[in-house]
Amino acid sequence: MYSNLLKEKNIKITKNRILLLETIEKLNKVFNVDDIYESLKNNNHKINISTIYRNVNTFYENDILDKITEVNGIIYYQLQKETHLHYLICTQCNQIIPLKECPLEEIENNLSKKTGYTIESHNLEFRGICPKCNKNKKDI
Amino acid sequence: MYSNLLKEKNIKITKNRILLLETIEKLNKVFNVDDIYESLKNNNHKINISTIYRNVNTFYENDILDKITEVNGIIYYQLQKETHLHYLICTQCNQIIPLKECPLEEIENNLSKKTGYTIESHNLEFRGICPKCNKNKKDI
DNA sequence: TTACTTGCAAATGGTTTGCAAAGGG
DNA sequence: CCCTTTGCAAACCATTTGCAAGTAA
Repeated sequence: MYSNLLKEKNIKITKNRILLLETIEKLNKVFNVDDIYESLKNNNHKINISTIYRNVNTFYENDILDKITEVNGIIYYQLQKETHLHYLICTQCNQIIPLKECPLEEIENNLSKKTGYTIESHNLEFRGICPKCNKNKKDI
Repeated sequence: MYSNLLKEKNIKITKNRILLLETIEKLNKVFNVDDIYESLKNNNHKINISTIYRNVNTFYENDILDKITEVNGIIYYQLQKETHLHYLICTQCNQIIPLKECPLEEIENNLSKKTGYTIESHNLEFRGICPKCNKNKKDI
């Protein structure tokens, strides 16, 4: 029940917000605003795209979503999980798949000491060509 | 002499391109198109901003520049160096400082085996608040 | 000469915003 | 009821593009 989550965060409960969170859950992947928009359209729901933008921002500001990366001017998000993840991004089709490993905590601590930064987050992305795109390339 | 570099890469040598590369060298940091534009303006040079965009792309496509990251819809570049770098980005002022450590080659190899991806690059960013912005925050 | 580059102005496209109407508590 | 959210249309802004004139080789 997402209404509990919203109440917890002091965000007013609306049909749109519930529907948006359910859609994001169903997507079950790193997504952008257009992914939500298309998914809603396919299920015969109409939410204005600016409403989606506003709420994705609200969710982000309230730690419900993580901002994963920007690729070609498009911002990608994911439902915030307890598990800390990194990503592998195909430079051909922009498929984004999450990884498990994170050997960076120690490096992060040292970095904070050396630079005086308060480290808030880190972002590790690998870019390459996925097996499918590799195959397509050879076919050309 | 940047004309040699351009010749090497089969890019036509123009005054603008030389000037752009010199400006980038003088900047000596991770930069965006506007950084170049402002630096030129301060030195009483006029190059149209679309020319800068076009040439930054040309340099990028010819491995003269690396694309470092996108922050708030703005693309950041750096002169391609032999040394592989990662970055620390202030979430308040967007200052970007390069790091030295890269413990990721081994992880990258394993990843390639597991996923079938041809890994082309990786990108490790730490985000946090720099000492200066930390101070400003307290002053408010 | 001949193709590539440049400046200018307009278009593009993801994202944001102002405003009036609708909805939540 | 008051304040927030929503839909709509327009604005925003970094970046791209079409075109005519200029320039490198």
